[in-house]
Amino acid sequence: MSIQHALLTSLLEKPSSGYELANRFDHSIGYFWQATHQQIYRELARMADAGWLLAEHDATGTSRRKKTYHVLEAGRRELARWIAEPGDPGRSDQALLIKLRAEAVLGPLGASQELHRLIALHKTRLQMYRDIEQRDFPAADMDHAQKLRHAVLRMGIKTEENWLAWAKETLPLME
Amino acid sequence: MSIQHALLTSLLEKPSSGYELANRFDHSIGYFWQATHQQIYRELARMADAGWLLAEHDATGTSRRKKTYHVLEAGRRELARWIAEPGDPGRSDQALLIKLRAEAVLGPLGASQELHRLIALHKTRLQMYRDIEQRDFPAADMDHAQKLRHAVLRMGIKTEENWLAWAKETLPLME
DNA sequence: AGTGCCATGTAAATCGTTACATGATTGT
DNA sequence: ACAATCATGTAACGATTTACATGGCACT
Repeated sequence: MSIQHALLTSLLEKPSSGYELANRFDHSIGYFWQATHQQIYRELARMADAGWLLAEHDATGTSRRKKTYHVLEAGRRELARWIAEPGDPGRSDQALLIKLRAEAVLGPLGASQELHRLIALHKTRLQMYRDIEQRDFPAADMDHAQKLRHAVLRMGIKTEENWLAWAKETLPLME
Repeated sequence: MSIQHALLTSLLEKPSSGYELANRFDHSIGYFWQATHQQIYRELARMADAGWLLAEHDATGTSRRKKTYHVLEAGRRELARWIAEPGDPGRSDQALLIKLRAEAVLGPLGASQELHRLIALHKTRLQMYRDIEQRDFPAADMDHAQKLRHAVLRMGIKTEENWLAWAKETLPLME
């Protein structure tokens, strides 16, 4: 849904062609988001239609295949709007990472509120997992099957703890 | 792709209707996988067609709406086959969790190999992130924008470290 | 009689994946 | 001349999401 915003951020960092973005997505942002080149070309075309991007045709000699996309003011506004927007739970963790990168280029625009919101959400979820752990997984007397199910829950707990530890580290960076 | 195997596992734990599964997916497995009821109904119908499931029509009085699905031998075989299968990178972390739950019901069928494979994969990825950190993010002299980009990378690093810590905890459970 | 939850489904629109296709540029 | 890589796109298919639709059952 917000592959567009990831692309906008990437283009703000450096104006590029679709091909370059497809390769760039193997680095940095691409560690969290993967996108095929068709997805990228489609979204670039749409954003150009919407007036968020300008396609600069590199007319080198006879051919003018390569297009370098630049973010226009409307694109900047859209990205700024999105940063402040709550974002749906489930994908908002990944979205926050893009929001941080976007703020690195655009300056502070409300991502810290998103961070606070997500901290509350993850604290609630962690507490819920811990309650389940206490209820369903006594320290002793677990058979093998139960230990396996416990391991699955442990992953959930550790993931939440880890996320919160990262948030604590990251919070001071955002005013 | 393997919403089917998540459903098979859930149905082995307890034969259920589509509606019950849709709600159950808000608990346990549903902490990691979310699926809409249409997805669930579609896959249940397919798996029943394929002979993996039997739909028991609860004919209470005049109406026979509710169907309780039971896993058939072919379904058990398919799940066993899938547990041993490598699984595509990207979704294989989540898949492993389902494989653990599946083995809790079916007994050991090769998930430990998957765990070893993923440990190697995560170690490689962690090393790559750490290399990037050393190359691009010196301990001192970072401006605000760079600190934000560093925070994004830190999330990647911490996620890998956390995953590996979990794997170390979990390894002894699997022969 | 009405509200809310149980229970299943169809249909349309959008998104994502895979395959196919084309041609330019760069280096050997 | 040839291969590799740069660069963009169309088409088909399948999956997912969202909206719509239906009706039973339980409780008050």
